Amino acid sequence: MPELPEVETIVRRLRSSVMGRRIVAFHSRCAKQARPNVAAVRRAVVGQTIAQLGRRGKYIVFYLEHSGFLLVHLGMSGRLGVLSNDDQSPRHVRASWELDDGNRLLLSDARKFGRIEHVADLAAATAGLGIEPLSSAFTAAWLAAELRKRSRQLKPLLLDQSLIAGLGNIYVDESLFRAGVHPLTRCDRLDRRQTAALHRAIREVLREAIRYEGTSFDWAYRGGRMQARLKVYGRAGEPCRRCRTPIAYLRVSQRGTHICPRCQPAPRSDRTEPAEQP
DNA sequence: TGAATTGTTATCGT
DNA sequence: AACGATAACAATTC
Repeated sequence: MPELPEVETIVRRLRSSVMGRRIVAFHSRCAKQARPNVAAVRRAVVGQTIAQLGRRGKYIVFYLEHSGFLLVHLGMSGRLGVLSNDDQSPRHVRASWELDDGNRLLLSDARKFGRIEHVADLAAATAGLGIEPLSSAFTAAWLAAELRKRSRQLKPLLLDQSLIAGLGNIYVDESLFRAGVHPLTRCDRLDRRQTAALHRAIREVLREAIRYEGTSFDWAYRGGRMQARLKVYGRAGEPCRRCRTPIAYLRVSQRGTHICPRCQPAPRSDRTEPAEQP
């Protein structure tokens, strides 16, 4: 389940081996994963040089020298890596890019939730994505203003890619814990102190996760060391690292959610959830 | 066996 | 009408 820190790590690892390389061939046997379709992607990328590799939210962005951009979204099980000629091919390869140095870039993706898309206009294609949480535009004042505009529960709001791009289930839970805020809190009910704490927590958690090259949880993403530093995610029943209270597991908008019931007290019940009417 | 996972889309209610 | 909540869906592993 690659989120912003995992995608950033992949981009950094990949950069040196794909930048300046020309794409010699493109193959995909998974028609539904390529947009607008496999043939269009092949036409657009074959013969092109990769000028730069970047990230926007959870998207990996290939800056093609003469024909727009290739966006790769890893979904929840996608892995992108360069294979040397003599390496063994991973399982579930859905797409491959043959490079002019003889190496191959592979997308392996067991669950096929990943997407490959060629676009002419990067700004237009990513217009639906919200702010980059590590950019200087993401300030406590900005967050406070956005939280005031709405009334949703905090967790689904933070997962909404159209407000903040790149947060997923792991780092939302971690951010809320570090801010000491309950995921069911209505977003317009945070006071100034809590908003500042949340803003700070999001940036600190993402920065730390990038420093430790992301969270390796299962076969879907390997190589990270952040899992050892997580405070709540995946720690249901284990003692809180701050107060020893067992970490609780609940479900918030269909997502598994981890909290410390003591460090993240439940919001006052008035108007937090829709009142139960008989 | 079912729970878990992301993002998109549809639908319903307020 | 706009917003928010909810469910379904894609597919596979453990």
